[in-house]
Amino acid sequence: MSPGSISQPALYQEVAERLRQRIFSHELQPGAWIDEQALAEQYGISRTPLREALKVLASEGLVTLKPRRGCYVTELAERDLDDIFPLMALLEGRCAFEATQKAGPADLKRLEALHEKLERQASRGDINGFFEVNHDFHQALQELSGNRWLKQVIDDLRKVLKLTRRDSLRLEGRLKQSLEEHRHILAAIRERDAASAEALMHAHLLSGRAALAKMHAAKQA
Amino acid sequence: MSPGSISQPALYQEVAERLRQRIFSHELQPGAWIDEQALAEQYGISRTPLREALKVLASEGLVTLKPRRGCYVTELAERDLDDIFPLMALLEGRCAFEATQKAGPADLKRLEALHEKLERQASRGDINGFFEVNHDFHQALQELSGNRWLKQVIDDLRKVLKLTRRDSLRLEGRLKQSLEEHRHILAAIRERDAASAEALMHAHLLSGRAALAKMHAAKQA
DNA sequence: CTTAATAATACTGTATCCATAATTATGAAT
DNA sequence: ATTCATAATTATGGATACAGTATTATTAAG
Repeated sequence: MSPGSISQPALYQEVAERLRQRIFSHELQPGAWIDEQALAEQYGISRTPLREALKVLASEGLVTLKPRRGCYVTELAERDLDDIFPLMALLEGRCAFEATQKAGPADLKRLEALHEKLERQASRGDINGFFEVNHDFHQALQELSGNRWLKQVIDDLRKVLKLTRRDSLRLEGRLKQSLEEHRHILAAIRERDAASAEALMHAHLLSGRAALAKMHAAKQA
Repeated sequence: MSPGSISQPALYQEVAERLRQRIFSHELQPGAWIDEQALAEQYGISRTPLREALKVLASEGLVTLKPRRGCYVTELAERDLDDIFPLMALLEGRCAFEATQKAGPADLKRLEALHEKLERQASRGDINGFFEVNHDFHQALQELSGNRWLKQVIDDLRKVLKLTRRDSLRLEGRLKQSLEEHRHILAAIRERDAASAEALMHAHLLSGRAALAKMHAAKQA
């Protein structure tokens, strides 16, 4: 999975990362064709490392390789979201469970600090900031769970989810609601109630899916 | 576009599949160095598609790419197995739950048939046959679950598990025990008891881990 | 004016070649 | 004899070149 521990990353990895960012920022939109020559020229590299990077992104599910027809940014259907969110709910729920059991006093303090930050971003109405800190909080729980493979799987799925626009937080009241859910999750962890933490995290993810669905419905109308 | 003739898979995909088989069969052992030139020559191809195939295998976790130092078959530590099996237990448990709810009469019949086959392989003492049919049974449940992403994640993790030798079934009584567990799982599905199916499948996976650990302990001594 | 056939173009897939970094081998010095 | 330095070899990473196929454009026929 993560091969490069110390030595400098290979070029194809750097390219893969740059492409990921462009996909996440929707500069490269779902369904868009990826022009190998143009990108290689743009980056000042040859097609070889670029194509290797695309292979990596393909097995991450971010792009779709159609043999002899080129490479396209993956498009997620509503169906995919209906599959992925419950799966994430299951996995992140387990994370919360494990993390609650394994968190020491120092870990708890760190989580509290992260949540404080989240509160501040929310009161400031900084959507992007909130999104980032939210990510950090979930990441922290994954690390606390102590299961590297669990973390890996969640990270992979989260990358795929980033193919969709992340503006569900802009939905009226969603940010407030998300914050509230986080408060409860943290409270459960604080009280070492692993089962509750798991259930609350599970619900938190499904709640996120519901918000996204609501936006989608609104856009359709 | 004619529906019959699908575009032929690219060379790097074929190579990736051949390498997977060689890794799963342990012809390429964990920790072994992969000689690009030798393999390319052996397959009668250039290094380019071979290297692309290795990138794919690397993001599947089957090989580890050390920049400027080559490619090695991934070695799993006991720690990894301790991480992966509980995760698989969670995921396959969920699969069993969903599958139980969604299985129609025809699906049930198919599962029964698969289990029959499993019983036959067991009574015949055909370890490899048992292993294959066992795989088919789990695969059938994944498809019944109707969640493509859940199936995908399980498939990916199962590939990684295949890095370890699969001879835990050779452990005294393990085959019998595994068969017994399957009987109970199928019974729960037959009775549409999704919760039980989930719990039994969960236990089944952990039981598999225990058998592997027992073998490892025996080897150490 | 539409449609089919054919030619031109462009892009993907593969091979070959080159540069650079790493490993091994060789030799000298303590 | 052992160790360190340096040279030679080898393998990886990247660039370039080439072949084959899909797509588009063009032209001719109905």
